[in-house]
This record gives sequence, C-alpha cells and structure tokens, in this order.
Amino acid sequence: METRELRYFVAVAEELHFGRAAQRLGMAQPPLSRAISQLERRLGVTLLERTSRSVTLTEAGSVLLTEGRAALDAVEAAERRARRAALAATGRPGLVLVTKAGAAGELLPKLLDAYAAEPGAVAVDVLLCGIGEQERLLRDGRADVALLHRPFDSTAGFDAEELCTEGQVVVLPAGHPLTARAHLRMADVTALPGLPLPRWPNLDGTYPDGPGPQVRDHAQLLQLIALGRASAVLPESCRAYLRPDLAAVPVLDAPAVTTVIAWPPHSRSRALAGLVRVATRL
Amino acid sequence: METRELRYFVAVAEELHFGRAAQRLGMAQPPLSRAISQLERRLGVTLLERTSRSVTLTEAGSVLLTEGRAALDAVEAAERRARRAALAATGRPGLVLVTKAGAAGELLPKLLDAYAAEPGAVAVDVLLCGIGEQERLLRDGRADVALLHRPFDSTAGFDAEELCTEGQVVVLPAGHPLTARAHLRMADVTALPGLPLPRWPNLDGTYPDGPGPQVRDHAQLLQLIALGRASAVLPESCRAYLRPDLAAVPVLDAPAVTTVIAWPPHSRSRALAGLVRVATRL
DNA sequence: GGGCCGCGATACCTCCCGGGTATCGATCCT
DNA sequence: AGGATCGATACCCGGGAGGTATCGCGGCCC
Repeated sequence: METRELRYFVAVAEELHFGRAAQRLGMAQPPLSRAISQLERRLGVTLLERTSRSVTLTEAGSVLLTEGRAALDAVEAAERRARRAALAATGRPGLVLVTKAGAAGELLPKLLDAYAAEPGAVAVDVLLCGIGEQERLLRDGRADVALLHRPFDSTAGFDAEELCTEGQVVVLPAGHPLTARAHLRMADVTALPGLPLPRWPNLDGTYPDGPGPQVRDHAQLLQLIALGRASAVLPESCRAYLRPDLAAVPVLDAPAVTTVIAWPPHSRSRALAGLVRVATRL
Repeated sequence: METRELRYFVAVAEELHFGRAAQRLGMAQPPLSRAISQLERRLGVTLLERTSRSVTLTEAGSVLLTEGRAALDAVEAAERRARRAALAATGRPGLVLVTKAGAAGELLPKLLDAYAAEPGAVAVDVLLCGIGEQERLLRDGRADVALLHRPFDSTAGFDAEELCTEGQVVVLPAGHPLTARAHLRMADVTALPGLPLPRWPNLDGTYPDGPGPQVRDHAQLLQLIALGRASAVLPESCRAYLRPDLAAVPVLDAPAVTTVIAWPPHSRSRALAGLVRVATRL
C-alpha cells in the first residue's frame, strides 16, 4: 500500500464525500474514485458503502481509518526526524521537547539547565501546546520528547519514565469562604454553588455537554476563577504561577498527578537518552 | 514520502550496497540509485555517503532507517488489520493472539475458555512464535494482542495490563545434588560447574559471545538440561510441562516474572477490549 | 410525476515518472 | 597498467496517475 492511497482513503473516510475529499486533496473527483476502488480491489476488501446519496464506512474501513492515520503519522515522523537529524549535525535544534503551556512549572527550567550542563548536550527547543496535543506531536515527529501528566495524558504507545508526583489543589477566588480551610475533599469541590468546574475542549475542538464554562487555556481559566465564575482542581505546582487574587486549598482525595517524560519507543538517540537520564536524576 | 521510496531506502541502508539491494527488491540498480537521489533531494538531506567502493549511512540516514522501519511496519499493520476486519465480519479469525511457545502454560487455556464463554466473543487464533518476535508481530499487524513476560519482553510502544506475577526456578537434571535443596540463590546457579546457562539468539539470529550452549527453543533447552549440559532459570509455571527427568528448585533472588497482556495503543476494537477485560478478571 | 440537481462511476486521453538497457567513470586489486 | 567492481548518467519505453466529458441513479421540488 502506498502512502498516497492511504492519504486518499483517509480524506474520503473523514469527509464521507468524494467531491469534498477530492477538493481537499487538490485533485479531481474521478481519479479519486478510481484510486479508492483500486485500493479496495488490491486489499480484496470493501472499505466504503456508497449509494449515490451517501457514503459510509464498513467495519474494515473504520479499522483502516484509525490504523491508517497512525501509519501516516509514522511516515511523517520518519521524514521529519531524518530532516532534523541532518540539521542537528550542523547546528540547531537537536531535540524538540513538548509540554502543555502552564504545566511543569519549575521542573522544566531545572531540567533544561541540568541537561545543558552535560557534556555533549545538544540544543533543546521547547514547544508549548494545547491540551492533549502532545501525543500527536510526538507521534508525527514534530517533537522528540514530552512532559506529560498522568492520569490526564495517556502514555499509550510511548516509553516513559516517572519524574515526580504531586497532590492537587482547588483554585478559588481569594476570599472565598472555603479558602480558610486547611484542606478539602472532592465532594466539597464538586458541590460548590456557583463555582462549577470548567469544560476543556475535546481533541476535535468541540466541548462536552454539561455545566461549567468552556475554557481553552490556563489564562482564561484563571481569569474566570478570579471573576468568581468557576473553580478548578490543578496540580500543586500551579501555585508557582497563581495570581494574587486567587487562592489554593489542597484536595486530599483528588488523584495524584505524576509528571512523566515520554518518547517514542524507537528513536533512542544519544541526545534523547542523555536528556532522559538527566531528567530521572533530578 | 511514499512507502515505495521508504522500502527502497531501507533495503539500501540494510545492504549498504546498491547492487544487492536492487536484487533484493527485484529491480535493476540504476532506477534504485535514481530513486534514492530523488528522495535525498526531496528531503533536502544526504542519507548515504557513497564512494565507488563503499556506502555508509549518515546520521540522518540512520535515523531514517529506524524510523522508516517502524513506519513501514505501521503501514503493513494498517493493511493487514483492515483485511482481517473484513473477514471477522463474515467468519474467522477475529483476533490473533501471539505468545512465546512454551510460555503462559495454564493461563492461556483459561483465558481462551473464559473469553469464549463471553457473549459476543469472536474467534481467537493463537500464534506461537520464537523469542522476541512477539513485538514485531504486534507492530506489523500480524497479531492483535500478545502475552508478554516482563522483564524479558519489552512493552515499549504498547498498552499493557498486568495479569500475574511469579517467581523463577532453576531447572536441573533430576538427581543433581542441588535438587535436594529447598531453594537457591542466583549466586549458586551462576557458579554451577559444568551446567552453564544457555545463550538465546539475538533478534538477527546471531548469538552473544560467552560460555553456555546455543539454544533456539525450550525443547532444545530441556533436552540439553536432561543431558547434563546446561541449566536454566525459568518462571515457576514451567513446572507444568517439565519432563520427569528434570527437577526445579526455586531461586529466591531471581527477578519476578510478570505476565502481561499487551496490544497496540490504537485498535481498541470491541473484541480486543472484551478479551483484555476477561484477562484482567482472571 | 416529470424534470432537475447532486454525486459517484465510467470512458477516454495525456503526460509524467518509474523501471529497463547501455555505458561511463572512479577506485581498488593484482 | 589493466581488469574488476560498483555507483552514476544517458536514454528509451510503458503503465498509471490525473485531467475532462459524460453517464446513471436517486432525491427533491414545483
């Protein structure tokens, strides 16, 4: 199977419409139709059920969609990492580390400093991304290594080492009655009148149903909390960047958050191995 | 990048010889040379350093070799799983489970029976393979799920659930003086005169240097032990299939062996999820 | 219900590019 | 020096990817 065929199929499977898919691919519709039929004939499998009014995925088609996306990511990753390896030989950037904006507050600078002091250290680019994007970036080669937070981020498909574990705190407007308490329980937090937990976007940009304001990043969230419109449960280390009009109270029974360093299971380059070694020794 | 180009590059990178690589690919040498140069031009990267007498990998080339292999595996996996998903809709086999021959003795039949009793269970093919092959089969789509043994097998790149943990025993010829002991330590075993631990093949079929006989499978190994030419440290459950001319003694400080069920992190099909659920409940 | 529209399939053409053969040029080995 | 080895270059051919034109089928609307 050629990646071209796979790209075509993924486009059609996502659009469920040959015309739109062809447009997205920058080609005419007939060759696309033909390419898909050829692919089906070669695989000996029907991927799409088409009437002249609608296109739907068969079971095999939906398997090929998810597996094919992963395969295309892997091909892209190979290409990107090879290209970067050539640059790294001459100059910058040797490694790309990705993490969520506003997370891993003090750990990251410590890690970068410690690694830079190592003999043979290469340049490390830091890439800040939105919620849940790290895994994609790691899989398609735009990043080499990530700082993730279990259990929020999944380390499925990656090698990982635990770095540190911390409890969680609830962030409230300064002066809220509960800020007088030394600690709370999740039951106290979920029952807070007028201060619902926010809703984070799914990977596709849509929001889950339910109460609570929609937020896209930490700055928005903190603003909303300061306005008395929301509360949030965050890792303890968020205290480092808390605005003075906010207060944090430990939540005893919130799940502990573990910061891990994760990387794709191949690509065990010297540079990456060095960075991981430094990280685990911190 | 097309998979064709990637296959070509991997062949040349492995052979380090355009002529042989072309032969392996079933094509002439000139188009292969041209394809590789085109790939290099498109990537903007030198992958191979060639003189008229030798071919060597650049840094970028060696990155592309490992990443490219993984990418090709992923593409193959997508193809195979799509093809199998179509079969599963009509008939056999719905899932392919791979494990080492001679391992997971009693667990496997229990798992298969329990899963078969589930409502909506699909047919499960069992694939027995040699040491260290499971990961490859899982990655390139010939298998959907594997029983692995940590710390011997790596679960890097897969999702996994622990099933059970057991100690290890040393297997000796029946009647050997040490079989009278209730338990041993690793130091006793490694120092055994005339009964060295065997050498298992690497992934490429070569054997590591050192003393001890070369073995390829458990039958060979047990035969050698019965002959008084070797000993071996194996998980406790091997007692189930021990020949009467062999004896086993627990080794207290040998690392514990954990049997895990592992699967690729996408492909969370209903059938697979069901099998995993049954496995963790055993 | 007949005509229209939307959409995928088919027919047919063109041209690019992947693959072949012949040959060159460089390097190493007698 | 001369032959052998091996990758690069030159040139040719055929298949197939992509384009345009058109068909056929099924909703939909007046």
